[in-house]
Amino acid sequence: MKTTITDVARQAGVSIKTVSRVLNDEPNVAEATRAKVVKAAGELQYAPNLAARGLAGSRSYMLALIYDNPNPSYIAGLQGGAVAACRRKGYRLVLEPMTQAAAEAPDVALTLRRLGVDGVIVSPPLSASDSLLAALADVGLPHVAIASSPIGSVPTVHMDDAEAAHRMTCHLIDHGHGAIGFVAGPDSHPASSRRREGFVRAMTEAGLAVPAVRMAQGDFTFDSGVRAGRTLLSQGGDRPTAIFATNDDMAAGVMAAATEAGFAIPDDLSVGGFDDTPIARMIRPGLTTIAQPIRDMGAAAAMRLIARPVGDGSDADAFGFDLAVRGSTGPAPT
Amino acid sequence: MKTTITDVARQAGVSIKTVSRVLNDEPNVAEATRAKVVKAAGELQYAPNLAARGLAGSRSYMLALIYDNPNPSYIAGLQGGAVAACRRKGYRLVLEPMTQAAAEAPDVALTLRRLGVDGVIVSPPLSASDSLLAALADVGLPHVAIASSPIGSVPTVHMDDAEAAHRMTCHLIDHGHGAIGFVAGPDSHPASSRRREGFVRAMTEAGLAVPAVRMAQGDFTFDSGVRAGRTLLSQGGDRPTAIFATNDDMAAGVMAAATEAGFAIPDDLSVGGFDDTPIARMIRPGLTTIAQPIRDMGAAAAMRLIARPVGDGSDADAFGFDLAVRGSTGPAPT
DNA sequence: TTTCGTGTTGACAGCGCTGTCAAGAGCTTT
DNA sequence: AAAGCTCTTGACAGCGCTGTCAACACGAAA
Repeated sequence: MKTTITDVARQAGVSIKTVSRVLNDEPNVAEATRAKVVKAAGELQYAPNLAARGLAGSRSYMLALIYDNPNPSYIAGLQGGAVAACRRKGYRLVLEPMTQAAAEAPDVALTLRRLGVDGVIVSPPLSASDSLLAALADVGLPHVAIASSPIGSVPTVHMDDAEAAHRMTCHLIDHGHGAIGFVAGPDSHPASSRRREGFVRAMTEAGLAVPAVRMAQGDFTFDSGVRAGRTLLSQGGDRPTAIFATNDDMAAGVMAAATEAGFAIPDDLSVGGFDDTPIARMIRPGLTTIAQPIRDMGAAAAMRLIARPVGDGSDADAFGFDLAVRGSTGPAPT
Repeated sequence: MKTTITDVARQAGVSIKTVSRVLNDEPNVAEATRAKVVKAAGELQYAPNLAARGLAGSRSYMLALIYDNPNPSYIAGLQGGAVAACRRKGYRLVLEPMTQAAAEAPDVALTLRRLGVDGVIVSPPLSASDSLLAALADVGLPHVAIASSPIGSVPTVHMDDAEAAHRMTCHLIDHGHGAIGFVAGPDSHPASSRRREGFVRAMTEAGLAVPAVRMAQGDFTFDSGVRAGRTLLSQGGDRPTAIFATNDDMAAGVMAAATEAGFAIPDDLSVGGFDDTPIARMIRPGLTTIAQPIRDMGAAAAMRLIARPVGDGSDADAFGFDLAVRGSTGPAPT
């Protein structure tokens, strides 16, 4: 038999409403009364029924995380941060993986409403889907997007991908590299273009050329990195001395391709990645990459939803990043 | 304004109870009536309030996944399968990461009850915690464990780690290896000993020795694999010609250590892993490893909880595995 | 003294659904 | 024709909690 609020009220000798007040940290409860209730609740091992609470209070104490990210360590980080934040506030996190197609289908709104959550966290690349965001706004579901730049009118938690790419590129340039290859991610991913922007800006600022022949297209997979690496390195004397692949999997692919072609890293070729996923530490040499505070971003997103700020519908939390320098980058060969 | 069951009932011209019956696929509803209700619900974009449903029906339509696994791709697989199964049945999956310490704390039971879920999926290594399982049974929370062998009295979804390790070892032996090194996982992980058992059995069956000097201890991290690899390979002429590391991260570490020491893989040394995580395809050569049907196991676990089987409290779902042969294993050097 | 404000408490009405039970309709069986 | 089925439907009472509102005690202000 589950203990209910009524049991606690009886045990403490007060009304159920008073118990409710104590449990919800409402003001105007005498200290002595509060203590009695806390004691009774403890003795009875009372756990409030969340369904009842949700029904009565019209809040479900649930947040959903919508994602479609093939990168497990990225979503794991997001989840970890979000769950931690939720837990601190008595919320729960429910998972809602979703393909791009599903996110743009006309019935997403219904599907999401059916979840019955208080808010949803939309992670990239889905956070770039205007139709998803519109659907969310349509059904009045509070939401926050995690993205690579602030999104108009939608609360956003973001990290500046362009700035990070700029930093990585400067790191390479500072080491004397001039012929730098670039492996882009898929266009469907908004972060891809942001990273390209940062790269191009840094190159331009340094007065370096960005010939099309040094720009390769990848799709964030290891295999696409291998292909891009082979292409980029098969240019004879004019080959790049450094390659910036815009995620770690592709960078690992580039490194594999380079090794296969007989180039030593970092002596003959420097390689930069992006994301600082576990693989960056598991390949030799270690991969120089951009570390994002993913956990913190997940936590921040959850907090935004839980706190329900008043009046500000479009502000954004900006997060920084770190350049994790490992062995894959070094001075340009002379 | 959210539409309620009352709105649908009015629109369809029936009672709310009839709407409820249709929504829950209860028997004894005239086909014509059912159609009317379905039509009305569709027109109104009706989504049942889960809190109310939970309160009235004493089911929350939520399952929790308890985990403490540092391996993102493992839990991602589990989650993916579980979520998919949940979704098919109108359930939601809530995340409950938990440290080993938290899982053994005296108040887990309360914490879990507080979640208000209908059942919980316990993944390894937490599924080895008797106190957690006992606490779950204590508060009457239905649960299923995902483990490396059936657990007495607890419904279990498992894959035979010993058998898988046996298979990997045989693969190595079949390639002519006799001096095979072994890198164990942490003892806290039940899969560790199962994998060791399988290894030892295969060696014994083949009449091969298992000297202590070829058994190394790791902790499932890349770094521990590097250390184990160095130790195992620093034995001069008596070094192993193959090393079976019991997870992919450690195997990658062993490969890094081997390369660093000047051994070519697989010509000088064969390396086997376990889990078939993404990294197995991202290192060169590709890692021969054991592929577990993690997604399917996650789905099976969820289904067990949703179906609420009658009368059988201790049966188990057994899953098979695959030996994914890649380039890291080859004939023993002559 | 009376009036007023402030802090504290409880009674009570739902929140939106499902479970129980009974009633009515349309059969078949005696 | 009466009795007994089965199928279909609806009335109604909660599930356990929170929100609203009223009641009361007490001290401060008039």
